[in-house]
Amino acid sequence: MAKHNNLRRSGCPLNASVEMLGDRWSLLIIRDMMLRGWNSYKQFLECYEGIATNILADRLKKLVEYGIIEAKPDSTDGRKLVYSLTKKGIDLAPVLTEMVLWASAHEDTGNQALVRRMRQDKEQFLAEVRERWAKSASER
Amino acid sequence: MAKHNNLRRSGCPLNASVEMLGDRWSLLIIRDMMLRGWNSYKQFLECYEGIATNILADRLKKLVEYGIIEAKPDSTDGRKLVYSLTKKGIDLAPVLTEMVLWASAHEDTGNQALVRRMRQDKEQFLAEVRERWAKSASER
DNA sequence: TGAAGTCACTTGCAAATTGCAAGTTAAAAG
DNA sequence: CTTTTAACTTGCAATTTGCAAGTGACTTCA
Repeated sequence: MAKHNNLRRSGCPLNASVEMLGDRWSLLIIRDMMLRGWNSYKQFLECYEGIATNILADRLKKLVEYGIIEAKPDSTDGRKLVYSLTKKGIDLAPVLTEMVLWASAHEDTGNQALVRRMRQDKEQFLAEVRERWAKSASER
Repeated sequence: MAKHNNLRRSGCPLNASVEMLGDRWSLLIIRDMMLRGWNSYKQFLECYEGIATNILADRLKKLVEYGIIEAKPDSTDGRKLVYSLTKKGIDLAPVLTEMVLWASAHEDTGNQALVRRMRQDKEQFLAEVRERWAKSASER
């Protein structure tokens, strides 16, 4: 249980989420880790929306501070850092899922294959995401 | 189905959500409407987190543009505007719920009464929110 | 082994956004 | 009428963002 409460605008849990995730990039980084399996700075820089390198560095730092992701040096390449979602990070799967379902229901968006899977069986989809994460976590 | 696609960074539905809601205030305004039944500029200004008046005006304008809320003149007081959630707006209930549950599971937050209700029976909670909205919509 | 990448960042700076305080305008209340 | 109130708008300083151009510690390849 992180206690950044003293710095927070209020104790409301929604406000806590908004203060950690309420910007234009954090959730997209988490998406790329959760759904595409990306795990390096270089990969994140290639995200379709085009994040700037200084913003990426800042968001990664903050996500680590919040305990949502963690960074470990690559065992075979000394230059590389391998980023991964923590339990707290993978627990964002339902949030991302609801955001995707909401937007796809009300806006004209792409990636209908993903949306169809989520809509058809939300719990099944979440189980798969968690399973994949547990598997990759055991490899670390 | 709104089509702001031409202006969007990508067609990803998560990105669409982030572009509409990814800031430090929009979801808090929606929370105050959805859970506290607030509906006027003056009430929103009183939100515990302390939104600035110009930011509030800007966010309300954008939320109207996105079709998430709408504004109607008050029938008995010509100064007043009554804001309300549209269908698209009330459909954010699952998103807010998951964000509240995530933060309360991983951070030290308040409003445990709300959290307990959400945790105990999520679908029941959502049904109540929708019911209340449908009722207030029929009064308009 | 030494030159040429690569990876994960920093730095500098202009532009946009935010936050605070102080108006403004139209309508309602006293 | 005069004063309040509701919903904004304006001005301005401070913070944040976005782009371009480094930097320094590895790794790769001739």
